Amino acid sequence: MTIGEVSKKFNITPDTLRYYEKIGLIDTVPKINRKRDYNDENIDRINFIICMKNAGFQLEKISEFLSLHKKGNKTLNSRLNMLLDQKEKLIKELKEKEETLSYINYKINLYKQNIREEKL
Amino acid sequence: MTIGEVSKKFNITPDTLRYYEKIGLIDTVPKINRKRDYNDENIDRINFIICMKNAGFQLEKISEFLSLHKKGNKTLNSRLNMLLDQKEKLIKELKEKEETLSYINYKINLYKQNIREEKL
DNA sequence: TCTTGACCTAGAGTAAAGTCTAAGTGCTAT
DNA sequence: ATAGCACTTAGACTTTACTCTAGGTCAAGA
Repeated sequence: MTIGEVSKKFNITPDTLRYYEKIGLIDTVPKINRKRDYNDENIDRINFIICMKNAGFQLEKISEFLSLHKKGNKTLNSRLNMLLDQKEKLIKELKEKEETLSYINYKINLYKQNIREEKL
Repeated sequence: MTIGEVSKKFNITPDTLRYYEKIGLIDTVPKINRKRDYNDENIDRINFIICMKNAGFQLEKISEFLSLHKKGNKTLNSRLNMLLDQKEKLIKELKEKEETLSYINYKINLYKQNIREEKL
């Protein structure tokens, strides 16, 4: 897959893909005619990165996670702990977002009321 | 209230408080002996800023909102629209976070299983 | 053949939101 | 009266995650 195709598939810019490679988040992508030709392993990796990012992981944490992964099964526990940590954070964020949603809803109702009264 | 007290109350650094004032997000805070002495209005504002930030508003959007507020009732509708926009975004984010939480949970289970099998 | 379009590199620049530094002021407790 | 602590300023620096620039390569279609 060319960088353009990957870029479309995941909806991220080619610049970002090259950047991920530069910082070592994606392994060096094989090239054909000096142009990147992403293989399945590369694609899986990108998919994983995007999921982790959505989960709120910073790129450096993802990097750390992948380094542990490379070290094999002896790092299973550390990796599990990273995931459990992040899960806690996610749950906390979810709660906060929910609270904020009620706050916004409350505000919206106040505004609607004010606007109604303005019109009287 | 001194900057130190406000800082503790909201769990943000004095630097951040001064920064918000510098960029005009908080009105100039009155001073006693050249030191900031936050009044109720200041405190309310800070509270509002933090809520909006949690809702995912960028500081510039909050600034925009506050400017509209200063222009009075004729901006009620614009402000309501900003809130409605942000509500949509929040709901979208909530959904995404929920999806990611299930992904993380799935990963966690895989890891737990692997670790169990390692031990056999 | 020439141009167009996608790709390449190294490295500089950007945006958002702080965070830190250096140098100074001024109450308070010993 | 002197040390220590909280505060002050202007302005430089930091972090994260890109994003852009300039200058170059290469295959394919008109």
